[in-house]
Amino acid sequence: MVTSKQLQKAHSCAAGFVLAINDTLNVITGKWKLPIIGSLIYGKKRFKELEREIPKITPRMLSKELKDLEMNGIVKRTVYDTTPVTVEYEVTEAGRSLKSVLDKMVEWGLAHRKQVMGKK
Amino acid sequence: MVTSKQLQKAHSCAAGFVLAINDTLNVITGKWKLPIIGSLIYGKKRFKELEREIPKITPRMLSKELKDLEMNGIVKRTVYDTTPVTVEYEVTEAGRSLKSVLDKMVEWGLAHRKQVMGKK
DNA sequence: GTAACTACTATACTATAGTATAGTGGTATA
DNA sequence: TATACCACTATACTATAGTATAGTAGTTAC
Repeated sequence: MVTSKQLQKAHSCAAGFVLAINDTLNVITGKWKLPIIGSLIYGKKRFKELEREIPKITPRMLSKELKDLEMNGIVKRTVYDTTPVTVEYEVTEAGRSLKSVLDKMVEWGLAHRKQVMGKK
Repeated sequence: MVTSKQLQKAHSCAAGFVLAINDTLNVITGKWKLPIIGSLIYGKKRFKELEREIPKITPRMLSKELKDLEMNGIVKRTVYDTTPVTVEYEVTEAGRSLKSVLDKMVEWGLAHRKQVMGKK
């Protein structure tokens, strides 16, 4: 038998899970987050290199998404005092730790793609 | 040394990963998807029960998100030929298989919440 | 007959996400 | 001096996601 206290506990627990999941989702949702992470996984890159490597991205979106990723500790931005300035982006340890999450998502996505109807 | 062929392979591979990850993301993104799944995990529910259980959701959004989830094979809708009709929603096996993905996301979210700045 | 319940749908709106296009300030090269 | 590269920013727009509010068709209870 399920008591109302148990249900309450289950619900507040589920709510906490939802918060934690949303923290994770906020980090990787955004049309260009995964392509950027994917591109930086192979090594440090400069702004223009990313712009050239990621087809169709605009500098505005690249800048915005990099800022989000930096704010969330996924990417580190380093400015070198050269002339002209060089700016390099690289994934952090926290960024690399996303791999286990992404791996699970790849796994599930591949296994269930047939059933999944993309939002056309 | 990294050849251009290897890079090409790595890139097309990464692109495939991005597609698979997006398939997974499409299933769980949407403001009310997780609360709905979370609510149904504890057992079948009727439309009105979900509406009462999920604070602030409107029938329009509940209906839309349930349709998305049904389309993606996460939730099953059953109509019982009673008078008046009874409609029940439940998570499918595919829905339950999301658990391993969600668990990883909870884990990462909890571990990195400090660094993550919610989009205020 | 009227009030209330179920399972929604319709219409109109606001807010957020993403795009298109142009421009800035500094530097280097021809 | 004129052109081009780097690392962006500004402005204005479109598209998608989500909200607010009301209403529908069928049924049951008073």
